[in-house]
Amino acid sequence: MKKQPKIRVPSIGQTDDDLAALAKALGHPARIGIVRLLIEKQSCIGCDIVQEIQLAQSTVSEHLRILKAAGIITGEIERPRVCYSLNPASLLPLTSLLNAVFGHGAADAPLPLIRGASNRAR
Amino acid sequence: MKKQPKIRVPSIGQTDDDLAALAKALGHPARIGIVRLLIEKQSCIGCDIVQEIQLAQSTVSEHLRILKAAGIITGEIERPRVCYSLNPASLLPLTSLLNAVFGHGAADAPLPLIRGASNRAR
DNA sequence: TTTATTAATCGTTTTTCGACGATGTACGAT
DNA sequence: ATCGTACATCGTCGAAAAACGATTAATAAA
Repeated sequence: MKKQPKIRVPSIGQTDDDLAALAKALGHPARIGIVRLLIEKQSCIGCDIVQEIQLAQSTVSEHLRILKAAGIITGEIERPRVCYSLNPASLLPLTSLLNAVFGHGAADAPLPLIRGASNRAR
Repeated sequence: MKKQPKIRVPSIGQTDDDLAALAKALGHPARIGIVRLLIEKQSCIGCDIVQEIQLAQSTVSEHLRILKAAGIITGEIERPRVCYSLNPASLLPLTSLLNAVFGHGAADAPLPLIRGASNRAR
């Protein structure tokens, strides 16, 4: 009834929907916990996640699914189990937005300037 | 029934709950849109937000409330209307997490290293 | 004082989430 | 072939989120 095409879409990717989806995927303590876990144990992790996050296996599986769907993590199958790892690149859009908030770069520049990474050479 | 105190709380602030709450507040297209709007029009904005975001006034008001509750924006009353602005500091925890994902700093260091801001002096 | 403007709040309805147990699947081991 | 392990998927249920219209509050302007 009130659905417009997508107003305010920035230069490259990063629609509001994209950004929101990304943030939403991080919008749960359990999922933040999983991300933290994957930061610590650099390498991937299997079912230990279920151990760490105090929730039922099916619930954790669901959270992993959500993170995977958002592209934040990847799951490599190593049969009987699955090895999860972070996919940092997926979070660049969010980083962009935050940079913009802090006054650096533009609100829609997909710049990877996290630190000492001068995009746009020179 | 399955409620532990808060496992995995990092050094300073930033519990998983805190981070999640922050991300959650950003987890909606309309709210991302509002943040973008506030980035562009540096200065604060009044009811124009309702104009930009194509949603009912009451709905937008609710989104503003959520962002305010998360500390992401502030609303200064300028009677008949209200002037909203971003509160960048509130997003530092998220920035921290992202930095950690990208391999910089620790997962729990509330460091403001967005760019050329060497925390921990060289 | 009346009217217009701008927001917040309330009540309702619909949709989406989160969590769980149970069940299913796909191996590797025995 | 049977069993055990590691996950994914399904169905359910209660809780929370999203969206609206209507109402109310608080002024500024007329």
